[in-house]
Amino acid sequence: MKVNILKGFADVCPPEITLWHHIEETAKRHFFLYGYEEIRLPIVESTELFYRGIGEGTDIVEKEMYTFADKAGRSLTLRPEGTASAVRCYIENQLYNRPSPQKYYYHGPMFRYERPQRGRQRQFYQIGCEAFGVAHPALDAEMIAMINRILLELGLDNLQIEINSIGCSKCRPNYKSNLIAFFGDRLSSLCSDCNRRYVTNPLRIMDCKVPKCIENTKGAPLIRDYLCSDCSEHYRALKGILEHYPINFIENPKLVRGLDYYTRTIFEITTENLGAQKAVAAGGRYDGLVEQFGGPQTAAVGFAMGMERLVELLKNQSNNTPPKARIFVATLGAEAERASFGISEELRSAGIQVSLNYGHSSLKNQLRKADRLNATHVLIIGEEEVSSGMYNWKDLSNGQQGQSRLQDFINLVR
RNA sequence: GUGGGCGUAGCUCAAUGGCAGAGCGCUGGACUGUGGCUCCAGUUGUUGCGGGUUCGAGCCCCGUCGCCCACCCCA
Repeated sequence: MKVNILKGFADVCPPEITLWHHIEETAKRHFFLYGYEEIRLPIVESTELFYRGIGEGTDIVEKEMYTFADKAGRSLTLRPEGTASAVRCYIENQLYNRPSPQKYYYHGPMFRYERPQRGRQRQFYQIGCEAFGVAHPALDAEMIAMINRILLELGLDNLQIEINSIGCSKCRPNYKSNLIAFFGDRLSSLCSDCNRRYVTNPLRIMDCKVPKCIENTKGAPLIRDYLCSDCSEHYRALKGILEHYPINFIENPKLVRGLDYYTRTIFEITTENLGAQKAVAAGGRYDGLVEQFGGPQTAAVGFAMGMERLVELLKNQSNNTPPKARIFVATLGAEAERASFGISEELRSAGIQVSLNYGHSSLKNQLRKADRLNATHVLIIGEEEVSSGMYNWKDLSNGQQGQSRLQDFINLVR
Protein backbone atom coordinates (compact mmCIF):
# COMPACT_ATOMS: atom_id res chain seq x y z
CA MET A 1 0.00 0.00 0.00
CA LYS A 2 1.17 3.46 -0.88
CA VAL A 3 1.76 5.82 2.04
CA ASN A 4 1.65 9.53 1.36
CA ILE A 5 3.13 12.55 3.07
CA LEU A 6 0.93 14.30 5.59
CA LYS A 7 -1.19 17.32 4.73
CA GLY A 8 0.78 20.50 5.23
CA PHE A 9 4.14 18.70 5.19
CA ALA A 10 6.53 18.85 2.26
CA ASP A 11 9.66 17.14 0.97
CA VAL A 12 12.37 19.39 -0.37
CA CYS A 13 14.27 17.85 -3.28
CA PRO A 14 16.74 19.00 -5.93
CA PRO A 15 16.85 21.35 -7.68
CA GLU A 16 14.89 23.46 -5.19
CA ILE A 17 17.16 22.47 -2.32
CA THR A 18 19.96 24.60 -3.77
CA LEU A 19 17.81 27.68 -3.14
CA TRP A 20 17.49 26.65 0.50
CA HIS A 21 21.25 26.30 0.77
CA HIS A 22 21.72 29.68 -0.83
CA ILE A 23 19.36 31.41 1.58
CA GLU A 24 20.82 29.68 4.62
CA GLU A 25 24.38 30.44 3.56
CA THR A 26 23.60 34.10 2.85
CA ALA A 27 21.81 34.55 6.17
CA LYS A 28 24.55 32.87 8.19
CA ARG A 29 27.25 34.95 6.53
CA HIS A 30 25.43 38.12 7.58
CA PHE A 31 24.73 36.81 11.07
CA PHE A 32 28.48 36.40 11.43
CA LEU A 33 29.09 39.98 10.26
CA TYR A 34 26.70 41.29 12.88
CA GLY A 35 28.03 39.07 15.67
CA TYR A 36 25.25 36.52 15.96
CA GLU A 37 26.18 33.00 17.07
CA GLU A 38 24.20 29.85 16.53
CA ILE A 39 22.14 28.09 19.16
CA ARG A 40 20.55 24.72 18.46
CA LEU A 41 17.23 24.33 20.18
CA PRO A 42 15.03 21.27 20.66
CA ILE A 43 12.00 20.85 18.45
CA VAL A 44 9.86 19.57 21.32
CA GLU A 45 9.30 21.60 24.46
CA SER A 46 7.05 21.50 27.47
CA THR A 47 3.63 22.80 26.44
CA GLU A 48 3.71 25.28 29.29
CA LEU A 49 6.60 27.16 27.68
CA PHE A 50 4.45 28.30 24.77
CA TYR A 51 1.37 28.69 26.91
CA ARG A 52 3.14 31.25 29.05
CA GLY A 53 5.40 32.73 26.40
CA ILE A 54 3.16 33.24 23.38
CA GLY A 55 0.02 33.91 25.41
CA GLU A 56 -3.03 31.85 26.30
CA GLY A 57 -5.47 33.89 24.27
CA THR A 58 -3.50 33.78 21.02
CA ASP A 59 -4.62 31.71 18.03
CA ILE A 60 -1.33 29.83 17.98
CA VAL A 61 -1.79 28.51 21.50
CA GLU A 62 -5.54 28.17 21.35
CA LYS A 63 -5.95 26.12 18.21
CA GLU A 64 -2.73 25.65 16.24
CA MET A 65 -0.31 23.71 18.42
CA TYR A 66 0.77 20.11 17.91
CA THR A 67 0.35 19.04 21.52
CA PHE A 68 0.50 15.45 22.78
CA ALA A 69 1.33 13.46 25.90
CA ASP A 70 4.54 11.46 26.24
CA LYS A 71 4.69 8.06 27.91
CA ALA A 72 4.98 9.59 31.34
CA GLY A 73 1.92 11.74 30.76
CA ARG A 74 3.78 15.04 30.35
CA SER A 75 2.19 17.50 27.92
CA LEU A 76 4.65 18.21 25.10
CA THR A 77 4.37 20.51 22.09
CA LEU A 78 6.16 20.72 18.75
CA ARG A 79 7.49 24.27 18.74
CA PRO A 80 5.27 26.72 16.83
CA GLU A 81 7.96 29.44 16.88
CA GLY A 82 11.50 29.97 18.11
CA THR A 83 11.56 32.88 20.53
CA ALA A 84 10.10 31.09 23.55
CA SER A 85 12.69 28.33 23.28
CA ALA A 86 15.49 30.84 22.77
CA VAL A 87 14.48 32.70 25.93
CA ARG A 88 14.26 29.47 27.90
CA CYS A 89 17.72 28.52 26.62
CA TYR A 90 19.06 31.97 27.49
CA ILE A 91 17.91 31.68 31.08
CA GLU A 92 18.65 28.00 31.58
CA ASN A 93 22.25 28.36 30.37
CA GLN A 94 22.70 31.70 32.12
CA LEU A 95 23.79 33.28 28.88
CA TYR A 96 23.15 36.67 30.48
CA ASN A 97 26.53 36.26 32.17
CA ARG A 98 28.23 36.64 28.82
CA PRO A 99 29.04 40.16 27.64
CA SER A 100 26.01 42.03 26.41
CA PRO A 101 24.45 42.18 23.94
CA GLN A 102 24.11 38.45 23.61
CA LYS A 103 23.25 37.72 19.99
CA TYR A 104 22.02 34.33 18.81
CA TYR A 105 20.48 32.82 15.75
CA TYR A 106 18.65 29.56 15.17
CA HIS A 107 17.03 27.80 12.24
CA GLY A 108 14.84 24.80 11.78
CA PRO A 109 11.30 23.51 11.46
CA MET A 110 8.29 24.99 13.27
CA PHE A 111 4.84 23.42 13.49
CA ARG A 112 1.38 24.94 13.44
CA TYR A 113 -1.82 23.04 12.77
CA GLU A 114 -3.35 25.39 10.21
CA ARG A 115 -5.12 24.93 6.92
CA PRO A 116 -2.34 24.91 4.31
CA GLN A 117 -2.31 27.49 1.55
CA ARG A 118 0.23 29.34 -0.56
CA GLY A 119 3.20 30.26 1.64
CA ARG A 120 1.84 28.34 4.61
CA GLN A 121 2.65 24.80 5.66
CA ARG A 122 2.03 22.92 8.88
CA GLN A 123 5.73 22.22 9.15
CA PHE A 124 7.56 25.31 8.01
CA TYR A 125 11.12 26.54 8.39
CA GLN A 126 12.31 29.71 10.02
CA ILE A 127 15.67 31.36 10.42
CA GLY A 128 15.60 33.82 13.29
CA CYS A 129 17.74 35.97 15.53
CA GLU A 130 17.41 37.06 19.13
CA ALA A 131 19.52 39.80 20.71
CA PHE A 132 19.48 40.24 24.49
CA GLY A 133 20.65 42.85 26.90
CA VAL A 134 20.39 46.17 25.07
CA ALA A 135 17.35 48.43 25.32
CA HIS A 136 18.69 51.12 23.01
CA PRO A 137 16.88 51.48 19.66
CA ALA A 138 20.21 51.26 17.82
CA LEU A 139 19.92 47.50 18.27
CA ASP A 140 16.42 47.47 16.73
CA ALA A 141 17.73 49.53 13.84
CA GLU A 142 20.76 47.29 13.35
CA MET A 143 18.54 44.23 13.15
CA ILE A 144 16.29 45.83 10.55
CA ALA A 145 19.35 46.90 8.58
CA MET A 146 20.73 43.37 8.70
CA ILE A 147 17.48 41.83 7.44
CA ASN A 148 17.38 44.43 4.71
CA ARG A 149 20.90 43.53 3.60
CA ILE A 150 20.19 39.81 3.57
CA LEU A 151 17.08 40.26 1.46
CA LEU A 152 18.80 42.66 -0.91
CA GLU A 153 21.74 40.33 -1.36
CA LEU A 154 19.30 37.55 -2.17
CA GLY A 155 18.18 39.77 -5.00
CA LEU A 156 14.72 40.48 -3.64
CA ASP A 157 13.11 43.79 -4.39
CA ASN A 158 9.60 45.16 -4.13
CA LEU A 159 9.96 44.77 -0.41
CA GLN A 160 8.32 47.02 2.13
CA ILE A 161 9.59 47.53 5.64
CA GLU A 162 6.76 48.49 7.96
CA ILE A 163 7.37 49.56 11.52
CA ASN A 164 5.28 50.56 14.49
CA SER A 165 5.51 50.81 18.25
CA ILE A 166 2.95 49.06 20.39
CA GLY A 167 4.12 50.52 23.68
CA CYS A 168 4.83 48.71 26.90
CA SER A 169 2.97 47.35 29.91
CA LYS A 170 2.69 50.90 31.23
CA CYS A 171 1.05 52.61 28.28
CA ARG A 172 -0.62 49.87 26.21
CA PRO A 173 -3.41 49.06 28.73
CA ASN A 174 -4.52 52.68 28.61
CA TYR A 175 -4.61 52.62 24.82
CA LYS A 176 -6.46 49.33 24.83
CA SER A 177 -9.24 50.63 27.05
CA ASN A 178 -9.62 53.71 24.85
CA LEU A 179 -9.85 51.47 21.81
CA ILE A 180 -12.49 49.31 23.49
CA ALA A 181 -14.45 52.41 24.37
CA PHE A 182 -14.22 53.66 20.78
CA PHE A 183 -15.44 50.46 19.14
CA GLY A 184 -17.94 49.69 21.89
CA ASP A 185 -20.83 51.55 20.24
CA ARG A 186 -19.73 50.61 16.69
CA LEU A 187 -19.85 46.82 17.04
CA SER A 188 -22.91 46.43 14.84
CA SER A 189 -21.07 47.99 11.89
CA LEU A 190 -17.98 45.76 12.25
CA CYS A 191 -17.57 42.35 10.61
CA SER A 192 -18.17 39.17 12.59
CA ASP A 193 -14.43 38.51 12.91
CA CYS A 194 -13.92 41.97 14.40
CA ASN A 195 -16.70 41.37 16.88
CA ARG A 196 -14.74 38.34 18.01
CA ARG A 197 -11.51 40.32 18.01
CA TYR A 198 -13.18 42.94 20.16
CA VAL A 199 -13.14 40.39 22.94
CA THR A 200 -9.93 38.46 22.19
CA ASN A 201 -7.54 41.11 20.80
CA PRO A 202 -9.07 44.54 20.09
CA LEU A 203 -5.80 45.82 18.58
CA ARG A 204 -6.38 43.45 15.67
CA ILE A 205 -9.50 45.35 14.58
CA MET A 206 -7.15 48.04 13.31
CA ASP A 207 -5.58 45.44 11.00
CA CYS A 208 -8.83 44.17 9.43
CA LYS A 209 -9.12 44.24 5.63
CA VAL A 210 -12.93 44.30 5.39
CA PRO A 211 -13.89 47.65 3.82
CA LYS A 212 -16.54 48.56 6.38
CA CYS A 213 -14.08 47.86 9.19
CA ILE A 214 -11.39 49.97 7.54
CA GLU A 215 -14.00 52.70 7.30
CA ASN A 216 -14.74 52.35 11.00
CA THR A 217 -11.11 52.57 12.05
CA LYS A 218 -11.00 56.12 10.72
CA GLY A 219 -10.94 58.36 13.72
CA ALA A 220 -10.07 55.47 16.02
CA PRO A 221 -7.37 56.19 18.57
CA LEU A 222 -3.85 55.30 17.38
CA ILE A 223 -1.27 53.72 19.67
CA ARG A 224 1.34 56.35 18.84
CA ASP A 225 -0.80 58.99 20.56
CA TYR A 226 -0.88 56.95 23.75
CA LEU A 227 2.78 55.95 24.09
CA CYS A 228 4.40 56.84 27.39
CA SER A 229 7.35 59.23 27.21
CA ASP A 230 9.95 56.42 27.29
CA CYS A 231 8.26 54.44 24.53
CA SER A 232 7.67 57.55 22.51
CA GLU A 233 11.32 58.56 22.77
CA HIS A 234 12.45 55.02 21.87
CA TYR A 235 10.28 55.02 18.76
CA ARG A 236 11.39 58.51 17.74
CA ALA A 237 15.05 57.56 18.12
CA LEU A 238 14.60 54.38 16.07
CA LYS A 239 13.06 56.30 13.20
CA GLY A 240 15.88 58.82 13.44
CA ILE A 241 18.57 56.16 13.04
CA LEU A 242 16.79 54.48 10.14
CA GLU A 243 16.26 57.76 8.34
CA HIS A 244 19.85 58.85 8.83
CA TYR A 245 21.46 55.58 7.66
CA PRO A 246 19.19 55.55 5.49
CA ILE A 247 16.75 52.67 5.31
CA ASN A 248 13.45 53.14 3.55
CA PHE A 249 10.60 52.21 5.81
CA ILE A 250 6.93 52.88 6.15
CA GLU A 251 5.31 53.83 9.39
CA ASN A 252 2.17 51.77 9.82
CA PRO A 253 0.36 52.94 12.94
CA LYS A 254 -2.09 50.04 12.58
CA LEU A 255 0.52 47.26 12.46
CA VAL A 256 0.03 44.71 15.25
CA ARG A 257 1.40 41.28 16.19
CA GLY A 258 -0.33 38.06 17.05
CA LEU A 259 1.92 37.13 19.92
CA ASP A 260 1.52 38.60 23.37
CA TYR A 261 5.16 39.16 24.26
CA TYR A 262 5.96 42.10 21.98
CA THR A 263 6.69 45.56 23.36
CA ARG A 264 7.64 48.82 21.68
CA THR A 265 9.18 48.22 18.25
CA ILE A 266 7.48 45.81 15.88
CA PHE A 267 8.28 45.41 12.21
CA GLU A 268 7.27 43.39 9.20
CA ILE A 269 8.89 42.99 5.80
CA THR A 270 6.31 42.24 3.13
CA THR A 271 6.25 41.66 -0.61
CA GLU A 272 3.61 42.01 -3.30
CA ASN A 273 5.05 39.02 -5.13
CA LEU A 274 3.48 36.36 -2.93
CA GLY A 275 -0.15 35.46 -2.34
CA ALA A 276 -2.04 36.41 0.76
CA GLN A 277 0.78 35.28 3.04
CA LYS A 278 3.04 38.13 2.13
CA ALA A 279 5.20 38.65 5.22
CA VAL A 280 8.68 37.25 4.56
CA ALA A 281 10.21 38.39 7.84
CA ALA A 282 8.83 39.93 10.98
CA GLY A 283 9.77 40.59 14.56
CA GLY A 284 10.04 43.10 17.30
CA ARG A 285 11.13 43.92 20.80
CA TYR A 286 10.10 41.88 23.82
CA ASP A 287 11.58 43.59 26.84
CA GLY A 288 9.49 41.73 29.42
CA LEU A 289 9.73 38.12 28.35
CA VAL A 290 13.00 37.06 29.98
CA GLU A 291 11.87 38.37 33.32
CA GLN A 292 8.48 36.77 32.89
CA PHE A 293 10.22 33.40 32.60
CA GLY A 294 12.17 33.96 35.78
CA GLY A 295 15.34 35.45 34.35
CA PRO A 296 16.83 38.85 35.10
CA GLN A 297 15.09 41.92 33.71
CA THR A 298 16.46 41.88 30.17
CA ALA A 299 15.62 43.92 27.11
CA ALA A 300 15.49 41.89 23.91
CA VAL A 301 14.64 42.09 20.25
CA GLY A 302 14.23 39.37 17.66
CA PHE A 303 12.87 38.39 14.27
CA ALA A 304 12.29 35.39 12.04
CA MET A 305 12.27 34.84 8.29
CA GLY A 306 9.99 32.32 6.60
CA MET A 307 12.08 29.99 4.46
CA GLU A 308 9.29 28.70 2.24
CA ARG A 309 8.26 32.21 1.32
CA LEU A 310 11.81 33.27 0.50
CA VAL A 311 12.29 30.15 -1.61
CA GLU A 312 9.07 30.93 -3.46
CA LEU A 313 10.33 34.44 -4.23
CA LEU A 314 13.73 33.19 -5.37
CA LYS A 315 12.11 30.62 -7.64
CA ASN A 316 10.47 33.40 -9.59
CA GLN A 317 13.68 35.22 -10.35
CA SER A 318 16.29 34.20 -12.88
CA ASN A 319 19.08 32.06 -11.53
CA ASN A 320 22.42 33.70 -12.24
CA THR A 321 24.73 31.66 -10.05
CA PRO A 322 28.09 31.20 -11.81
CA PRO A 323 28.52 27.65 -13.07
CA LYS A 324 31.04 25.51 -11.25
CA ALA A 325 33.03 22.94 -13.16
CA ARG A 326 31.23 19.65 -13.50
CA ILE A 327 33.18 17.11 -15.48
CA PHE A 328 31.83 14.10 -17.25
CA VAL A 329 34.41 11.43 -18.02
CA ALA A 330 33.59 9.57 -21.23
CA THR A 331 35.38 6.37 -22.05
CA LEU A 332 35.93 4.21 -25.12
CA GLY A 333 37.16 0.70 -24.59
CA ALA A 334 37.91 -1.49 -21.61
CA GLU A 335 41.34 -0.04 -20.94
CA ALA A 336 39.97 3.51 -20.85
CA GLU A 337 37.15 2.42 -18.54
CA ARG A 338 39.67 1.07 -16.04
CA ALA A 339 41.78 4.22 -16.28
CA SER A 340 38.78 6.54 -15.91
CA PHE A 341 38.21 5.50 -12.33
CA GLY A 342 41.59 6.74 -11.11
CA ILE A 343 41.42 9.86 -13.27
CA SER A 344 38.02 10.73 -11.77
CA GLU A 345 39.45 10.33 -8.28
CA GLU A 346 42.29 12.65 -9.18
CA LEU A 347 39.86 15.31 -10.41
CA ARG A 348 37.86 15.02 -7.19
CA SER A 349 41.02 15.43 -5.17
CA ALA A 350 41.40 18.75 -6.98
CA GLY A 351 37.93 19.76 -5.78
CA ILE A 352 36.10 19.22 -9.05
CA GLN A 353 32.74 17.48 -9.32
CA VAL A 354 32.94 14.42 -11.51
CA SER A 355 30.43 12.07 -13.08
CA LEU A 356 31.49 9.14 -15.18
CA ASN A 357 29.96 6.66 -17.49
CA TYR A 358 29.28 3.51 -15.56
CA GLY A 359 29.74 0.71 -18.05
CA HIS A 360 30.13 1.29 -21.76
CA SER A 361 28.09 2.99 -24.45
CA SER A 362 28.69 4.96 -27.61
CA LEU A 363 30.45 8.30 -27.36
CA LYS A 364 27.37 9.99 -28.71
CA ASN A 365 25.29 8.63 -25.88
CA GLN A 366 27.88 9.61 -23.36
CA LEU A 367 27.95 13.18 -24.64
CA ARG A 368 24.20 13.33 -24.57
CA LYS A 369 24.22 12.05 -21.03
CA ALA A 370 26.84 14.65 -20.09
CA ASP A 371 24.63 17.33 -21.55
CA ARG A 372 21.63 16.16 -19.56
CA LEU A 373 23.67 16.06 -16.38
CA ASN A 374 24.50 19.70 -17.03
CA ALA A 375 28.23 19.00 -17.20
CA THR A 376 30.48 21.89 -18.18
CA HIS A 377 33.21 19.76 -19.74
CA VAL A 378 33.65 16.24 -21.01
CA LEU A 379 36.96 14.46 -20.70
CA ILE A 380 37.24 11.87 -23.45
CA ILE A 381 39.45 8.88 -22.78
CA GLY A 382 40.30 6.23 -25.37
CA GLU A 383 43.25 3.92 -25.82
CA GLU A 384 45.45 6.64 -27.32
CA GLU A 385 44.83 8.97 -24.43
CA VAL A 386 45.64 6.31 -21.87
CA SER A 387 48.96 5.53 -23.47
CA SER A 388 49.96 9.12 -24.26
CA GLY A 389 48.62 10.83 -21.13
CA MET A 390 47.20 13.57 -23.35
CA TYR A 391 43.46 13.78 -22.83
CA ASN A 392 40.82 15.04 -25.19
CA TRP A 393 38.40 17.46 -23.61
CA LYS A 394 35.38 19.36 -24.79
CA ASP A 395 33.77 22.48 -23.36
CA LEU A 396 30.05 21.84 -23.62
CA SER A 397 29.06 25.47 -23.36
CA ASN A 398 30.77 26.46 -26.63
CA GLY A 399 31.86 23.23 -28.25
CA GLN A 400 35.53 24.11 -28.00
CA GLN A 401 37.91 21.15 -27.85
CA GLY A 402 41.52 20.55 -26.98
CA GLN A 403 44.13 18.11 -25.75
CA SER A 404 45.87 18.50 -22.41
CA ARG A 405 47.70 16.66 -19.72
CA LEU A 406 45.43 16.04 -16.75
CA GLN A 407 47.02 18.73 -14.58
CA ASP A 408 46.63 21.33 -17.34
CA PHE A 409 43.01 20.34 -17.75
CA ILE A 410 42.45 20.77 -14.00
CA ASN A 411 43.96 24.26 -14.15
CA LEU A 412 41.82 25.06 -17.16
CA VAL A 413 38.48 24.24 -15.58
CA ARG A 414 39.13 25.24 -12.00
C1' G B 1 -12.95 25.93 11.75
C1' U B 2 -15.50 28.45 6.99
C1' G B 3 -15.91 29.27 1.62
C1' G B 4 -14.49 28.49 -3.62
C1' G B 5 -11.78 25.71 -7.48
C1' C B 6 -9.58 21.19 -9.27
C1' G B 7 -8.41 15.60 -9.56
C1' U B 8 -7.13 12.04 -17.03
C1' A B 9 0.37 9.17 -18.92
C1' G B 10 6.42 10.95 -15.06
C1' C B 11 4.93 16.65 -16.07
C1' U B 12 1.39 20.41 -18.50
C1' C B 13 -3.25 19.65 -20.28
C1' A B 14 -7.21 17.97 -24.41
C1' A B 15 -11.38 14.70 -25.31
C1' U B 16 -21.02 16.82 -27.74
C1' G B 17 -22.79 10.83 -22.82
C1' G B 18 -20.13 6.96 -28.08
C1' C B 19 -12.44 3.82 -30.18
C1' A B 20 -8.56 7.82 -23.85
C1' G B 21 -5.36 11.73 -26.95
C1' A B 22 -1.53 15.80 -27.72
C1' G B 23 2.81 18.48 -26.27
C1' C B 24 6.92 17.99 -23.05
C1' G B 25 9.93 14.24 -20.84
C1' C B 26 12.22 9.43 -21.07
C1' U B 27 14.70 5.25 -24.29
C1' G B 28 16.77 4.24 -28.94
C1' G B 29 18.00 5.35 -34.12
C1' A B 30 19.48 8.75 -38.27
C1' C B 31 25.26 9.87 -36.57
C1' U B 32 29.60 2.75 -33.73
C1' G B 33 35.40 8.94 -31.49
C1' U B 34 31.54 14.20 -30.61
C1' G B 35 26.11 16.64 -27.04
C1' G B 36 22.40 20.67 -27.62
C1' C B 37 18.91 21.82 -32.99
C1' U B 38 16.22 18.71 -36.50
C1' C B 39 13.82 14.18 -38.24
C1' C B 40 12.09 9.06 -37.22
C1' A B 41 10.57 5.12 -33.98
C1' G B 42 9.35 3.38 -29.21
C1' U B 43 7.46 4.30 -24.12
C1' U B 44 3.91 5.08 -20.07
C1' G B 45 -3.29 4.90 -17.89
C1' U B 46 -7.53 0.92 -12.27
C1' U B 47 -9.46 8.81 -16.00
C1' G B 48 -8.16 9.71 -7.26
C1' C B 49 -11.57 5.97 -4.80
C1' G B 50 -16.69 3.80 -4.01
C1' G B 51 -21.57 3.60 -5.51
C1' G B 52 -25.81 5.25 -8.79
C1' U B 53 -28.36 6.72 -13.63
C1' U B 54 -27.72 4.84 -18.80
C1' C B 55 -27.66 0.34 -24.30
C1' G B 56 -23.12 3.06 -23.17
C1' A B 57 -19.88 7.41 -18.01
C1' G B 58 -13.40 10.63 -18.02
C1' C B 59 -18.01 13.62 -18.78
C1' C B 60 -24.37 13.34 -15.35
C1' C B 61 -25.90 12.26 -9.83
C1' C B 62 -24.53 10.84 -4.61
C1' G B 63 -20.69 9.83 -1.27
C1' U B 64 -15.59 9.79 0.00
C1' C B 65 -10.35 10.93 -0.18
C1' G B 66 -6.63 14.22 -1.87
C1' C B 67 -4.57 18.79 -3.73
C1' C B 68 -4.85 24.10 -4.63
C1' C B 69 -6.60 29.07 -3.48
C1' A B 70 -8.89 32.39 -0.16
C1' C B 71 -10.95 33.69 4.80
C1' C B 72 -8.96 33.27 9.62
C1' C B 73 -4.08 33.53 11.48
C1' C B 74 0.91 34.24 10.63
C1' A B 75 7.08 33.86 9.04
